[in-house]
Amino acid sequence: MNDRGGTFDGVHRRNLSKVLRLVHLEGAMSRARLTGLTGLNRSTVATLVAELVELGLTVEQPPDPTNRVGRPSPVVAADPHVLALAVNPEVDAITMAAVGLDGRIPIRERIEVDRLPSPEETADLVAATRDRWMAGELRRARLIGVGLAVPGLVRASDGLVRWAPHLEWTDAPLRALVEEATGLPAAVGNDASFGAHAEHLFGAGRGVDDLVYLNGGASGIGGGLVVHGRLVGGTGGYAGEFGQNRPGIADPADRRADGGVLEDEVSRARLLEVAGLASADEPSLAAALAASKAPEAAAELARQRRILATALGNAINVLNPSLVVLGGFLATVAESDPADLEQAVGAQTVAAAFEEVSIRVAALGEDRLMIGAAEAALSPLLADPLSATRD
Amino acid sequence: MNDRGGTFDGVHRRNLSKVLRLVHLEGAMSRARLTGLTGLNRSTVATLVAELVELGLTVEQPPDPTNRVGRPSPVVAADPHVLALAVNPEVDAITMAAVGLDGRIPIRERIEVDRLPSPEETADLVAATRDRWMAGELRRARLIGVGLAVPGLVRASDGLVRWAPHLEWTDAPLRALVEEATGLPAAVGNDASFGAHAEHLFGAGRGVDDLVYLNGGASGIGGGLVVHGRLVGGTGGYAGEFGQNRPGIADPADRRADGGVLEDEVSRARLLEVAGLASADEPSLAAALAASKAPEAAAELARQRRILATALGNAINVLNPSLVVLGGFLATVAESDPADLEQAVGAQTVAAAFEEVSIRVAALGEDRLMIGAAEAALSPLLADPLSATRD
DNA sequence: TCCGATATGCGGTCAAGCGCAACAAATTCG
DNA sequence: CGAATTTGTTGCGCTTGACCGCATATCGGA
Repeated sequence: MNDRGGTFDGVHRRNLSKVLRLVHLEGAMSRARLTGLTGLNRSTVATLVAELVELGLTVEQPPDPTNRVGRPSPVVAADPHVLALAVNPEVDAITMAAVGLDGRIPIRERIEVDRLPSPEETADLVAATRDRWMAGELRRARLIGVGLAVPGLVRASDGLVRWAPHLEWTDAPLRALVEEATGLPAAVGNDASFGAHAEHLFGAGRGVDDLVYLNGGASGIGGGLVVHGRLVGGTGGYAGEFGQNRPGIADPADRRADGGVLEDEVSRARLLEVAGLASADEPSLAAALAASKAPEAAAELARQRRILATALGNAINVLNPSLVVLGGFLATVAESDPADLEQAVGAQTVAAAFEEVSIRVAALGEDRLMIGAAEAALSPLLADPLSATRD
Repeated sequence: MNDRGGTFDGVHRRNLSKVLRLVHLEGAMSRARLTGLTGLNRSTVATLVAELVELGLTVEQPPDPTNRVGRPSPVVAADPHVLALAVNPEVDAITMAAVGLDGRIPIRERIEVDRLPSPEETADLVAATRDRWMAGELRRARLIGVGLAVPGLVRASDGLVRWAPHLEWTDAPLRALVEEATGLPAAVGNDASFGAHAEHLFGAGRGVDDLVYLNGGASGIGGGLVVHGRLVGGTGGYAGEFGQNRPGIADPADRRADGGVLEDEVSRARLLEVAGLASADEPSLAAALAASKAPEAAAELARQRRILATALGNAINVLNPSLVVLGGFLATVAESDPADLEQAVGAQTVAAAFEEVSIRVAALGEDRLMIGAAEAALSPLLADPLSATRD
């Protein structure tokens, strides 16, 4: 209840946040447009923008030469020198990027590792890379924080990685380790949740307030939800574990794993197998499956579509989203026959809910996790720009 | 974006709302406690309370003789004369009640009908009952609106009942009909969603921000979700249709309906059958099942527990709630062996999510729907008390 | 029974934020 | 080149809540 929303100070902070969020999410825009979107007075917006410039969070640029009547309005943009680090530790490599408040990614690096990285090594690597970048490409940068997208269960309250099976981490205090090593505030979260957030803000789910996101990776199926325009964390932050669900399987012949969960039945490994590949990136797998003449390939895709349809149907009945976004190999499964998938989903959902939902493929590519992780790191700044008093 | 939160007027309105909501939800409390809970200044709270009294929404009472040091603080309470009508049309009867802003229910009536009521008849009956009550028991009352809990799919945007199978209503413009007949603003919603809201605000889910509610009725299973402390509606308002989900059924022998949905497998009718009853209210059914020596009764309960456990597991994995509330005959199923149900849920959920969830039985009785419907009718007033300018 | 401690209410003063209105500036159109 | 249009800028007034000092009410202990 103590959200300070009632105080005057609160009003000002909220308005600053509103303006900064707009230029962050919608990109550079004129001051006039800001007045329109915020509903605030021209003079108020002028004050707010001036304060944000003073804080070093936005920059004002000369007006765009739009051929319209009237005095041109200066363009307000997020300061590209304000950056967050994004990190995604995986089995074979640690991917890092710097993501600007303007949404651009000036630098990005995939650091291969020859054995599973430990949480401590990860933290040290982040710090080392930060130092290297700050001495070089990011000389003029101002780092706000670090966001880490981890393939596993992360406790939201303290950034403890409860369990990351593929990295073989258990109860790793990643947030504390990274904050210790870098001196920057860190945000740790589940990779799929961050992906969902990124798709919601910048991808296929832009402007959609209720969506379900499912991502198929090499190691399983993760996901995230957006309800009322907000990413759902749940009590602990573990929400979105669609892969561990048990959807109904109408035809017993479709079952592959006894008592198995969704990610045992709908799996990338099975697709690789019928495609006759040992490993492949997503486009090659999709191409191989499309080119395959073998009947097993089509049959396996159809089987996975059927089971996926039930899982999606369950989610749609309960959440009544306006959009379902599929990423990773689930996009491949969906695109193998979109009409069939849609028909199967429709047959298993309440008609009214099905009318309003559309199923789409994720729009952001590899950058999804980087953007989502950076967003988590930037979120305190966006919520309260005054917290970024410059030193 | 135009929530007027940035303006001063907005602050005042929000603060009024905050205070009114507190006395509505938490009951009467001292002005001193209000200052503490809102975080506002004493003088501010004094102004706000005075304004609410002026608006006729709250009353100030002499201080409670609490045996505490210091000057006693006047007690602020919701005005019991401010009321909302709650209506629940069902196959055999239409139940109506008047629910006060103070949470009390001064009057309640079950009006039996000998054939299915039409939407028009329902609206007329509401108007007639309102008139009768206003001439009698509710002479001094001030009615704010009508809330209707309908057993079916309701489009939130315009209160259109898309489909209420048991009432045999299709695309009934109930909100418009009731507003026309009564001249009062009406709120229409799904009965289970309203039940979920009521349990969240006043029942087993008090103070819990993330919960899942499932209710088992004679005609099926409905539910509702609360995420981030808010009832989830989804895009159209159809969220919560757990009964139409297809949970995995590990043992094919457990399946009763081919390609059936949850409410075909877990159903009150099957319980009545094994209990050897034609019809019964909930306590009698529970008693009959507990007393039954027949092995089929225990077996059927166990079977329904297994399937329910999978459905709950799916919801818990996805939403990571801190509480699952079971109502209606699902409470009977759960209480037939709580430990068994819990164990089965635990076996099908992500460990971290299971740690944080507890499964409880609904706390509110018959009043659940009335309270939930009234809450929906009162919600515009609670959100903006100034909208209730007295005439 | 009285007095100090504690807790709260009340009124006045002050600073801050925002809306408003008037004016100034920049651009397009005829 | 002037009218029309749109927007930035400036100063003013209103509203609001924080802060301060004082009054008031109750309790506990001397």
